[in-house]
Amino acid sequence: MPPIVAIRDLARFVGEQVTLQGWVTHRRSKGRIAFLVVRDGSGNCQAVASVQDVSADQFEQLARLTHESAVRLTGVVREDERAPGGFELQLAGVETVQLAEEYPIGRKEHGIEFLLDHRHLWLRHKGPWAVMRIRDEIVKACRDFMYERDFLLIDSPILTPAACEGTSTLFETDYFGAPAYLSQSGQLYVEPACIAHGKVYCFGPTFRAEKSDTRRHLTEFWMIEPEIAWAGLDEIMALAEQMISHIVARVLERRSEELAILERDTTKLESVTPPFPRLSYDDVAERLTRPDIVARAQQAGAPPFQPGSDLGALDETILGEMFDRPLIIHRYPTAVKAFYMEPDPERPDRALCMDIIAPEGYGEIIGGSQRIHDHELLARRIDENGLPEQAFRWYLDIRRFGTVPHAGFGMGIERLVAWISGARHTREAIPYPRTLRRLYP
RNA sequence: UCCUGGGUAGCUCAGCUGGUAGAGCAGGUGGCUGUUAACCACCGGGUCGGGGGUUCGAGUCCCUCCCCAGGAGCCA
Repeated sequence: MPPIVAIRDLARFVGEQVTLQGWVTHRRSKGRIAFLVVRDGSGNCQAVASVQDVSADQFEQLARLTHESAVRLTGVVREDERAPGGFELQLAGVETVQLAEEYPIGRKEHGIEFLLDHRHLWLRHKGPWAVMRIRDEIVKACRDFMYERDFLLIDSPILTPAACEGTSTLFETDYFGAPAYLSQSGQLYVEPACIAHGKVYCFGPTFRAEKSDTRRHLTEFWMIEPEIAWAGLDEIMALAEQMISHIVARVLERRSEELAILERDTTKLESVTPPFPRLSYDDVAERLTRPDIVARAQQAGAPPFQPGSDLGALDETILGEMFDRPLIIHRYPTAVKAFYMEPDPERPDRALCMDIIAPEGYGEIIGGSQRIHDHELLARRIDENGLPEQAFRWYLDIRRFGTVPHAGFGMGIERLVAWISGARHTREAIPYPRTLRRLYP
C-alpha cells in the first residue's frame, strides 16, 4: 500500500507512489486525457491520467467525477512545470468515496447573502480557508503573547446575572425560571482575578443584542481581555501596542501564503510597529474641528462632530487614515464612557481610558481603561447610572479588601482578523457569523 | 429605527420612452492526448419577491408589504 500523503508534503515524494485523499475542485476531461484538481485541506494538487494509465472503468469514473466529490487518488508524484504548484500526480488508480451531488457554489462570483447561507460549504474555498488560518494564527499569537508575559488565563462565565455595562443590550435566557444573560464582557470577572494572580486575561465569546447593523458588527464575537493589578492607563497602552505589533509580525512571518491568497497589501502591515501615535481626546477634538477636516467629514456624509460627545464611525475612519499604524486615542470625556472608568486626577471630567483605531477604516479594535478602585466613588457611579446595586455587590466587594489601581482592555478578535486579512466584513472573520439577521447555519 | 441602492433561470447579471423573457457560469448529451476559471456543438431550465392598482397590454408605471446589501446611530 502506498503511503497516504498530505499535498503540502508532496515535494518530498517525487518519483514515489503515494495516495492522496481529497475533494475534486476542477475536472478537465479532454478526450483521452483527463486532469483533476483535488484539495485536501493542506493544499491543491493536479492529477493527470490518460486512457492507457488506468482501467477503462476507472477512466470512465474519472470523467464523471463532479465538483466536491470525495476521492482517493493513487499515483506517482512528478515535478512538472505545467502543473499548478509545480507537482502533479500521474494517476494509477482512482477510488470514488462519494460522488457529490450538484454543488451550489460555482466558480463565478456570488453575493454575500448566498455565500453566508452556504457558509458550511464556503469554508472549503480558498478565501475562507486562508482567513480561518490567519484567525488561528492570531488566536495562538494572543495566547503565546499572554503566556510569555506571565498572564494567567481566567475563563469568565458566559451565563451572568446582570449587565457588565448598563448601556448595551443583553441576550436574555431562562435560568431555571429566573432571568440570566449572555455575557457581553468578561471584564468584571477578571478584575477580581487580577487581585489573585497579578496579571490575568480571559478569552471567549461575548454577546451583544445591539441593533448595530454594519459590516463591523456581530452579535456573537470573541474578545481577549487582559487585566493587570497595580497598573494604570500608561501600562495598558504600552501592552496593547506591543500585543498588536506582536500579532501582526507573527501573521506576516507564518501566514504569508494565506495573505498572498487574499491579495493583502502587506506593506500596510509591515509598518505596524511601536510606538503607535497617541492623541488625547482633546487633540482629536481639535483636529476634527479644523475646517479642512470638517469639510472632508461633510463630504463623506458624517454627522458633524460635537466636542464633548463620543466619536462617530466616520470620525474614527478619518482619524485612522491619518496614520500608517493603529491610533491610540486616550482620555475621553467621563460622561460618554462606562461607569467603572477612573477619572483623570488632573482633570476629573476626562477618564483614564483609551481606544485603539485600526487603520484602513476597520474601526475600533481595542477599548480599555484604568478602573475605579475607590469603593465610595464606584458605588456612586453605579447609583448614578441607575444600575442595580444588588447585582454589583461582589464587584464592589473587591474595593473593600485590599483595593489597588488596576487596568485592562478588551480586543475584538474578528475586527483584528478582518483588518489583518483584509476581509470586507467581520462576518468573514468568524467561521459561523451571528448577526442581527443571521442565525443560520 | 433612519437614509441610499437592490430583488428577473440553481448562481451572477442584462432587459431602452410599457408591446408575450436574454447572456455567462452551473447541470445534461456528444467531441477532443497537456489542460490551467480548458475549449467547441447541442439540450433542459422562469409564479420577473408577495398583494393590489393604472392600461387594450406591466419585468418595466403607481400604492403597499416582505426580504437583502451598503451606510448612520450604538459598540469591540
